[in-house]
Amino acid sequence: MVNGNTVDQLCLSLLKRCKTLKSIKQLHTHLFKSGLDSDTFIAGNLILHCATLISDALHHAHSFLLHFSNPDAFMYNTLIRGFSDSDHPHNSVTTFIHMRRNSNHLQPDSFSFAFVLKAAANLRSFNTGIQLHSQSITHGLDTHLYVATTLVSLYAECEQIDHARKVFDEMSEPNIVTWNAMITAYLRCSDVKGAETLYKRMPVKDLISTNIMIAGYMKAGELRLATNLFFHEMPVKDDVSWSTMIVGFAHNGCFNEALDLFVESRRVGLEPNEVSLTGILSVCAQAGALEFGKVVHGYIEKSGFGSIHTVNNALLDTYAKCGNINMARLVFERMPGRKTIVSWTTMVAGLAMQGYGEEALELFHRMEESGIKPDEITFISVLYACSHAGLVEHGYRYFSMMKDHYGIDPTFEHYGCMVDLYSRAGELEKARDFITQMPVKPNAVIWRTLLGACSIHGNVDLAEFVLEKLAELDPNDSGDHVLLSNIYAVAGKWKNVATVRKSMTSQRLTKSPGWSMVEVDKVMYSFVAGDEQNEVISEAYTSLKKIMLRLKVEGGYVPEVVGSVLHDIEDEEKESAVVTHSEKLALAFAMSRLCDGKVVRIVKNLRVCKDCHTVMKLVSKIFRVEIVLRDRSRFHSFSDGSCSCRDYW
DNA sequence: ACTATTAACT
Repeated sequence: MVNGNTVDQLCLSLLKRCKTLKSIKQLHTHLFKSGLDSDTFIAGNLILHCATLISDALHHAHSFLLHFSNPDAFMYNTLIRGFSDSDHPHNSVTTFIHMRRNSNHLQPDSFSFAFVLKAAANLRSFNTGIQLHSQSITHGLDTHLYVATTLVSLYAECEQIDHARKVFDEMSEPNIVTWNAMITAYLRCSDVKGAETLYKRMPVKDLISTNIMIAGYMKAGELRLATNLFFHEMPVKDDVSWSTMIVGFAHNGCFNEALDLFVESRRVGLEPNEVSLTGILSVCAQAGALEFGKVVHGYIEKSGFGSIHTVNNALLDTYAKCGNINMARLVFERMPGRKTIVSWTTMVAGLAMQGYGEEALELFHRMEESGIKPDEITFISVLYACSHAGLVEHGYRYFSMMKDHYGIDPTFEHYGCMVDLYSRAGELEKARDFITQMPVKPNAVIWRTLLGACSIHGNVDLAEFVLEKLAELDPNDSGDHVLLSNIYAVAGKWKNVATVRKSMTSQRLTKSPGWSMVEVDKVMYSFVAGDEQNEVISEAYTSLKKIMLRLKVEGGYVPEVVGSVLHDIEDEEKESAVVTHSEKLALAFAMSRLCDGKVVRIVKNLRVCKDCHTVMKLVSKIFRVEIVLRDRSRFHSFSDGSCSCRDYW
């Protein structure tokens, strides 16, 4: 006869062998038949296994606990912990409440509070946090090391720095993790000075503390300080230090610095891991650095990281964002194992960006057929696909399907896509009616979408109406005023143009500069309209002069000034620079550097203007060159005088 | 319990 302990050990080893929900259910059936599943030790370990080791077994653990006659604190805590980092942290809170209601003899302990507070932090619910905090005081656990540390993080997430600091100050012996949490709290609340003061006062620092400071300084745009004060001064750097710097540079638009640092990290012998690889691929995707991305792809193939989902998704996104849709399709189709919702959504969005609306929708249906439920982001991509392919009816149908069939409440992003859908198709009244009938108060982005459409379709009255709305919501956006001014210019209302410009000057509104980038020999060259002279810019201008001359002689090109005058520039002196929008400079530079047969790939931060669009078409024909331009809104592929957007953008 | 990573609307 076997004793209890041996049975426990046997069950544990059987549990360990279960890697899927199916296998754990089978084991559970056996345990149930032998009555062993009512043993709290075995039941507790079953829940632990489901909650922490098997990704989709949480709900199984949940229903098991609900039917269990006398769950102990360990079982509750384990489930609360499992839910806290899941997609539904709210279930953590309900489980905590359930524990308090149904089991009078059970008292929540420090584990219960630490885990449920983590859930409240993930929910960013200040209200829930306050209530849980007060309960922890009742139980005398509010100054417990783990509970208090999580409280600091919770208040940080809710951007309540004073609450966080109060918890921190009331602790008798905060450890290094608590200090780190408190520094993170200051940085999350954008108080770099506060973080620095605390960092200096830390009794002991470890690597992580400095990594936190690097992340915070990079996010705050303090690139110099992050580099010199922390990164260069660190006696030991780990992979997190490097990755933080690399993505930090990218966040600030310093793509070459990011790419260089990745090269440097390889040079000093650091082996990339899945996080640093997704990080550098994200840099390539943002920058449109296709050639660099291909080098990273080569490394991924060699090193075996190609079997990791996140790496593959990032690779897919890189090819899509760099305009190489065929490679994106290849990565997608050859993805090992099951494609995740991220893979499908990324591919739908990638196709949509190129204007392949129908193919994007087909893919969406393939996704549904494969049994993956679309989420709110998938629908943004689907609606985006409809709007960029002019599929108005389809768009409306998917919008309804999302609400009625999938029960997803539309967010501002979805409403924005719908407004964009009607706007691009020229149905401005429908767009306006859609906005006024929204069940929530439209935000500035929604109105701005309509304003953009007014500009394209030259609707002065509606534009004035929209600007009144925008004046209430976000009066200081210079882009809106520029747009209105453009609309007046096209309509020939020069007096109004002057009025808008004058009011912009008096309000000191300056336009965010337009820039374009182009990759030559794995280096990104960026161009800003009206930028200072240097060798690269002179080269670009010289090349551009020759190009424009041929366009005028051979293509009958006439510069289109009206409507573009205020697109990239802010003052009178620069008005002459209208023919040198940054994308033209980037194109000219690339034409002078790239060998024949190569594709010119340009990335621009704003929408391309009509004149530049015309120039690109002509250049593609006269110089027999293929140009791929990614602007703020989509891809334009120019070839033999026409564009893939069919002039619909 | 604290740090780094992938998908979308202007």
